[in-house]
Amino acid sequence: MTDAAPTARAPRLAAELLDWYDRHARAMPWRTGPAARADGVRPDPYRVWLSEIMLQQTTVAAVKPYFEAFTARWPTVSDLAAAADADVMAAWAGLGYYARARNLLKCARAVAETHEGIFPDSHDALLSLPGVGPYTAAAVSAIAFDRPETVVDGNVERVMARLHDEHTPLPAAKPILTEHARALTPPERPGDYAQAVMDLGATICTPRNPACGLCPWRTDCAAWAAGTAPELPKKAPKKVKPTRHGIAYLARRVDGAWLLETRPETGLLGGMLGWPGTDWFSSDAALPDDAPPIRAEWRTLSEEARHTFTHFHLRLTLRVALVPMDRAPCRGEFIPAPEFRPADLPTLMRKAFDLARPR
DNA sequence: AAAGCGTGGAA
DNA sequence: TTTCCAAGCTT
Repeated sequence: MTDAAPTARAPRLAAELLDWYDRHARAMPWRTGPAARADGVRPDPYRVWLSEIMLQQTTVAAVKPYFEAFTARWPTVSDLAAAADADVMAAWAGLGYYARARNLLKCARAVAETHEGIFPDSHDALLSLPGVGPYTAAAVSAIAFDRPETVVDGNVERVMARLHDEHTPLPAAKPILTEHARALTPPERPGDYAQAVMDLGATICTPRNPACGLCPWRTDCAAWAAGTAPELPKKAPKKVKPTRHGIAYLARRVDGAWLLETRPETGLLGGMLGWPGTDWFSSDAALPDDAPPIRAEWRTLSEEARHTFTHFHLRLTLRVALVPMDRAPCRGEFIPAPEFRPADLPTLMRKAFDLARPR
């Protein structure tokens, strides 16, 4: 009977969590309300997919305004597929992980062209789309189509590690935690269940100071019994971030136009607008050679732009110049003042602009 | 398979 | 100020 007991409790745990979810589900722009759900109304797969892409490694609070803006401007996947690349990248500016925006467009165009604008409902078909990995494929299949797929995001990893008091550090523990999650996924209301586990992790079973007293799974939780919940999941130690240095050139033409360039498709801030500049080098090296994009009288600002990326800190020296009308740049192109919106820039480049703009 | 890839809020 | 972290995917 060593196997029967833990297996038999799965339906009860799922039912208890769904009951909790029915009472505590948070309203979100991409969710269908309880009343509509009771009538069998499924959420729009396009909105589910869009929200899931935006939510990758990104907080709900950060996503909300972007989700509203995207769905207002591009109400269907076919609308998005027809959008200009630069418009989508500009609309994504500030949200981060810009490969998501590039893949978002690729995916929208794939759905529009090869699926006639209809999102596939199977995990495997979804998985083949650009920017859709195991988590997102399961999430869209479960939430939009109510298929019994198991979602495993950071929340679920944490909840499962605690429920089973699993001390193996991530990412090695991932297969174990995935299997635990799969064993709990119910055949009924899998879409609600998927969102319920993630909501539990986001609001009760939080990384720090978990609210175990409010948890519907408390009496079944091995980490609660052992007192180890706050220290789980274990994670591999992080590496220290090095600091890099570089130079950015902010040229303003006398008519107010700014000299910008679109960065290469791949790599950091790929496909985004940015100020021309040098590569960024590790701090022990001297500042790179001066390489201005246009002949002008360049002045170095006293303040650097500081920014931290996922794996390094950056200190960017800013050089500014006011250039006459009849002079051609060797890099980038001038964007007329009426067309230039600082909000279209990724955050690093916007920080640089805020320091360099005339005041 | 390990590393690359953003950002802002919380502690 | 620094660290940690949030509904991961790609190469």
